[in-house]
Amino acid sequence: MHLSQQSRRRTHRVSAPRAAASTREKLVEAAGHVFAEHGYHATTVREIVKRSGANIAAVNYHFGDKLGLYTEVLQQSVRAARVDAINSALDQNAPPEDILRAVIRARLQSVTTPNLQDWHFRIVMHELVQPTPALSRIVNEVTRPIYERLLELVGRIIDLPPKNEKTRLCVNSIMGQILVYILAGPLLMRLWPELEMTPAQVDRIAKHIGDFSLTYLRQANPGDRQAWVPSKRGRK
Amino acid sequence: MHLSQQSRRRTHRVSAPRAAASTREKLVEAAGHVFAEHGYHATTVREIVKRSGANIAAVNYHFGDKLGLYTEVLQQSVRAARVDAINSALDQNAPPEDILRAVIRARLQSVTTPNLQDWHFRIVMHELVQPTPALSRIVNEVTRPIYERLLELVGRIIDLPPKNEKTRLCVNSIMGQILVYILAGPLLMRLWPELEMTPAQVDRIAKHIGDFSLTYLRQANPGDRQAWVPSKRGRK
DNA sequence: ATGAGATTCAAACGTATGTTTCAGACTGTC
DNA sequence: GACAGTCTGAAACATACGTTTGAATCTCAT
Repeated sequence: MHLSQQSRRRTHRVSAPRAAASTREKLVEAAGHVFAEHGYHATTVREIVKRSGANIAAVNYHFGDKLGLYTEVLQQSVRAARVDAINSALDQNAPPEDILRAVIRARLQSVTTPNLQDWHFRIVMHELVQPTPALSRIVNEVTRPIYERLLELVGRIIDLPPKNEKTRLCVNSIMGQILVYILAGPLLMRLWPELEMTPAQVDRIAKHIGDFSLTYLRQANPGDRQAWVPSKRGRK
Repeated sequence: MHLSQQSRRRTHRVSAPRAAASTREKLVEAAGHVFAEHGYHATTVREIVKRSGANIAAVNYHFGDKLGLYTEVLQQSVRAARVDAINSALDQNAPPEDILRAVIRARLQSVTTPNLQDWHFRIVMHELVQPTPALSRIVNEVTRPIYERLLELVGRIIDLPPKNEKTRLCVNSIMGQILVYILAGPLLMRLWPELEMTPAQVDRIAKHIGDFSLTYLRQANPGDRQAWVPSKRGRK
């Protein structure tokens, strides 16, 4: 019973990697959307298979059970997440401030690409609210590196060590400004109905967050200039 | 069937407001915790009644159905939320900047009172991720007023109309910085394990968010000082 | 004390869900 | 063309869930 299931799954996991748009892939694709929309518990495998056009038994055949499919979605999710875009932004050789702006934009843009993989974040959202054993490990592997690179980047701007409390608070402030558009999306849409996340609008938001944050970061650099209260004071 | 249920519910809703720790109250109390932990869908009424020590039929008797109980929890939740603290902060007669700092602190402090009603926010979190028809209305009633007062407050600081896009972006930036500690709590704790939300730490965070935000807001006032674009052009 | 309504209780009901079964279709190999 | 292995299909299964039922118990004014 369990053994046959296991053997089945393992056998089929390895095989059939060549078929175009195989049932397995269609399942993961459909499951991603459904899980992102309803979360793990509220999602039914019947809705997934209906959306993917597969048979009800396909889930258990290919992934063992519902949790197996969810785990697979999660892995592909973090693997295909916008991490590459963010990392490439972090990798580019440019002034720290420009890198920060690029990271902000890359992260924000991930909200407005519903065709690609916007549901990755919604899944992570669900996990934030109600952690599942499967994810904690994976998220840590993908989120922490970015977070620590951000610490270092911001630390370079304000001339403080990455693990300094002030550095962390600044990174949190930046992350918060971005995450509010991702996490609190449903809320924001009610508070600000006119807001439409068009690419142009996203760019404006990204620019605002950059301005908002860099204004503080620049004057927070203790070694650069001592201006604090006299924000009016023109340098140049 | 449905009618008897309705009449039952209505009858009992009005009565029995005096008994000490009535079944009804115990149900709401227990349901609050369970809903906060697992969300609406993943919560079973059997777990609620088990926790409250009531019978399985008590939920349907007192609240009609599971959604009725959830709605009741939600109403009590928003009613007892920190709205009063935030509103009193908004009401006080003080310079706009001081009011803003007080609002930030009040909102943040609501995270660190786990003994009181910490599960209110967790329920709202679940609703953010997966909106339920019952809540949208209630949240709108309690969140929108605060949001619009914030718009006006920030608008006064930067000397712009409340509904101006820039004003809204600034309010979003401030909200985001606060919400990240509430919404992304589980995530933050992994990224920054040393962080402990003691009252003193919360005060420091609130001060940081205030500094971070006001630094931008002050120089963003178009009528006050004109430094805006030049920050990019000729620094250093 | 009594009776009517309010409340609780154990048990059961109907349904939706995750899962399994097994027959059959497909695919590549000898 | 027959065969083994891989995959799909419709149906059924077992269970957990929200809900309902009807009798038992409690409350309290008369």
